[in-house]
Amino acid sequence: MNKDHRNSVNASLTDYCSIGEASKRSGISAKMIRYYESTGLIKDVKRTQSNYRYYSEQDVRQLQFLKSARDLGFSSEQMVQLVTLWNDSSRSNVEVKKLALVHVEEIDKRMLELQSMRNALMEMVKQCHGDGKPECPILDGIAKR
Amino acid sequence: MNKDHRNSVNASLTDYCSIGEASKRSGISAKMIRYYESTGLIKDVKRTQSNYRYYSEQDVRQLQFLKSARDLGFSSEQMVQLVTLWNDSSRSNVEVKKLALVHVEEIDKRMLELQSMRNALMEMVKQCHGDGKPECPILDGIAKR
DNA sequence: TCTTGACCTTCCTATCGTGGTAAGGCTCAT
DNA sequence: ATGAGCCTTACCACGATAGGAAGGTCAAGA
Repeated sequence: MNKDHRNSVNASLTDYCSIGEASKRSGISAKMIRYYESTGLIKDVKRTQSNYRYYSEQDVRQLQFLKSARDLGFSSEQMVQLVTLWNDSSRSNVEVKKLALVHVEEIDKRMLELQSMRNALMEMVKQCHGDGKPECPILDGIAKR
Repeated sequence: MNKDHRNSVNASLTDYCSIGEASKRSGISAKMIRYYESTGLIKDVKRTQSNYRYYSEQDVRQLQFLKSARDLGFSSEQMVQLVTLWNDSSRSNVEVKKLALVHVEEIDKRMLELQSMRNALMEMVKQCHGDGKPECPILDGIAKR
């Protein structure tokens, strides 16, 4: 496996890899890795002589961390804070917990919004016969606000 | 009330109003009304001699309908279909119901995503003592994917 | 009649996260 | 040496919304 050794920046530096390989290993597209770099979410990474970015094992772990945080719905701003805490060995888990709970509250808020949309929609759907006639409690329901 | 009679386009045409008044009555910002027009979601509206847009009662009702659809989470594309059905007196309520149910499914999908994020987060939060130490099952949980 | 202020117009910019594409450079295997 | 497949930067796009600048219009009040 890993036949495509072009992805290793240098055969003697097997713990460094190109952006393509870092992308595969982290699940973040190369595009997004560059974007994260441009916005400061991740630091500018080292470059080869030919200006190629290359990533250490730790860099890749950080990308994996970010992927996972993104999958959990954290915003870029929150990811900055999370990764800062992650890299700070003298952090307090109180901070982390607070961050997580703030995010849970955001999720709850979004779920409530969705739930109320769903309830309103289903209420109207229930009243709609769906018998092919033009009469439609759904359209009426939307129209009457 | 409605002291600002400048919002009526013409004193003798009280059933027509400017974009500002249409905005107030529909709850859609003037900005968005122009945007909807530019994207074709609503038709180009009539203009006064001085190039001001003016809206009939029916136009305003359509804006209210769109506001309501937007609040229910429909996308612009879905709103096009909804408003087309609304304006079609020979529509079939089957179409409308289908549209509504597709949207409900989208909502369900988003809720499931949020729910799974929430579950994962709360699982980690539960394990975090939050005692001020650096040890943190939340960060560990994110890191280990 | 003139001024004033609140409206209106168009056009441009930004957001957020992501994808695409083009033009060009680098590296490696054949 | 050639070509495949990476890499680079620099653009444009999306969807829905907001902000601002520069300039035109309108009605009220002095």
